[in-house]
Amino acid sequence: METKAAIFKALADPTRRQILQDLKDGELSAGAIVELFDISGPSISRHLSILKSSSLVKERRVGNKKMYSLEAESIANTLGSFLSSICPTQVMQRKKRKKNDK
Amino acid sequence: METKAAIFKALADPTRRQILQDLKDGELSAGAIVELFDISGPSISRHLSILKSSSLVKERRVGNKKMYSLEAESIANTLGSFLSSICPTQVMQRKKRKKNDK
DNA sequence: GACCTATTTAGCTATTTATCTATATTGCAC
DNA sequence: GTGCAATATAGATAAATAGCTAAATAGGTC
Repeated sequence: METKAAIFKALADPTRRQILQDLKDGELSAGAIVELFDISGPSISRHLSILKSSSLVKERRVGNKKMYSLEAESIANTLGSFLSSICPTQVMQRKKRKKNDK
Repeated sequence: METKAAIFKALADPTRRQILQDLKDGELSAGAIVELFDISGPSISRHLSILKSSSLVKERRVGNKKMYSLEAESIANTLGSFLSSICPTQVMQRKKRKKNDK
């Protein structure tokens, strides 16, 4: 699916939005995320796979586990550009900074 | 439904996102919007009612017609605050201005 | 009132979605 | 290899969704 469409569909589900919020301070394993919800493991796994395929999160393997973390730029770009296309005067995108800028 | 949830669900549909884009330069009648799509009038009417009930657009009657227009602040507030809660360093909200500021 | 236009509501159908349980896979430790 | 833990896949089901056509409503003109 086109990325923008996939992102908006992914964000339509409250569980998936909550997962993104839960990841905002750093990566979490799939199991740790499951514990934050009252939903079965397979269902969370499915949500994670949707978030991953819409490039809202990324995953890395650590031994037995899979760690999930935000793709913050992808979220910011999609929502930000949609937002500024509709209401250009109300939102401002911060300039990208070079690595060395503090 | 809670406003934030309603807004994200409303934005999940590509037709509804396109309607918002079509409204960005000013109000349009329901019929004018129908003509922009290859979708029946009743379906567009349903989309408009979803957009209205999630407070993404507002409507006013003008004689025979209903004119639809953006509620840009509502969009900006919801997407903007979600965005900055997840990736606070990447988006900046513009300060609200008083009426008289140019 | 009758008639016309614009829009919405009703009723239906096909598709998608979120959830579950049960099973399979992957990786580690032994 | 066996066994265990973590995660993913398969298959089923109930609910939600977007679309259609047909009928109803609201407003204007005559």
